[in-house]
Amino acid sequence: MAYTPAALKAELNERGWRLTPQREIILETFQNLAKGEHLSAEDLRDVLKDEGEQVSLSTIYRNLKLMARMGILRELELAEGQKRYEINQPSPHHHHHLICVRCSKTIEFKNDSVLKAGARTAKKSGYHLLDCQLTIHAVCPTCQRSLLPV
Amino acid sequence: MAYTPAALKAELNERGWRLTPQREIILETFQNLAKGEHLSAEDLRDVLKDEGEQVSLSTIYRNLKLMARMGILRELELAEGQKRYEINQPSPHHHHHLICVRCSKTIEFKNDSVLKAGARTAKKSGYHLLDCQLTIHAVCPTCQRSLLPV
DNA sequence: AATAAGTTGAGAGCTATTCTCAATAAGGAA
DNA sequence: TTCCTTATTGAGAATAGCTCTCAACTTATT
Repeated sequence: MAYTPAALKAELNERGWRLTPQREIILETFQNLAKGEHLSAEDLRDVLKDEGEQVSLSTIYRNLKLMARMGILRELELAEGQKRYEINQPSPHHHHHLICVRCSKTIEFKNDSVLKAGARTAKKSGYHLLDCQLTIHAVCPTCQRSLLPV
Repeated sequence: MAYTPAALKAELNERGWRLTPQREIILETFQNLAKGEHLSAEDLRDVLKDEGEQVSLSTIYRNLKLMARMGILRELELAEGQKRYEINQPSPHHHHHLICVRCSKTIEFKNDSVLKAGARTAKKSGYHLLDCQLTIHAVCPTCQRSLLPV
């Protein structure tokens, strides 16, 4: 089922890049994440530290970006101010996000026809698809009732 | 057709806020933007300066955020490192973005069924819809051919 | 016209992210 | 295996987009 370290190595080497312990650990960490969880760079650093794996923030930032550009991770902006990452999974697990712009409460939802429409659009323009994100910005029921401004 | 200054004033006052010349100018500027154009905070500052309207960056940042949260503007992340804004238009003009993660070349496309699916999803969860963005991250044909890494 | 409260501008401050570079290690070649 | 080239890492400095602070000013209301 899962994308293996060997597959990661093959894909890296194909482009002249290398498999390092750090990259392997990062991939594994995201694969073991509970459904619906996503990590910021600092989150990942802390998770790794808890597991006794020290990886520098520089390396984490570099590899999150790299793996997103390879299509292995998805780069999400669920709340203001920091990017979060999660494994980029194919169709039955692929999902989108509904986000409250005030409190950042996020709901995941699936919609295969949107994914298909995205893939079709990319193909039509000759683009190689990496990730397809339907992001809905809205105000959640609680914040609609709140008296706080904005 | 367009959202008028009076409508902006009404909507602001309703929430206890005020219509200022700066807010009116910002709205007008986005309404006069060519189709497919979007501005970063600094872009907007420069455009306004060229028109002889000096508005501080603080004010610009504040109002871009405010108007996005009101649903008047859409906040886009088309390239790394900075947010861009455009008018949030309804159905016949509403569109999505296909972005090359390497060179940031962006193609706009329309898909009403995606917009409808987004609206339906928000409603189902009781969220008040502000904006619905299908963002496709991909590699454009030119960058696929390029020998540059990543 | 007076008043209360929201807004602006200038610059300081913040912080997520990127950059720099010496030390290290991966992968291919011999 | 060993060597060699070159990608990668780690630590900290640097960058930059954005937010915060606060006095001065405006807006909307009475």
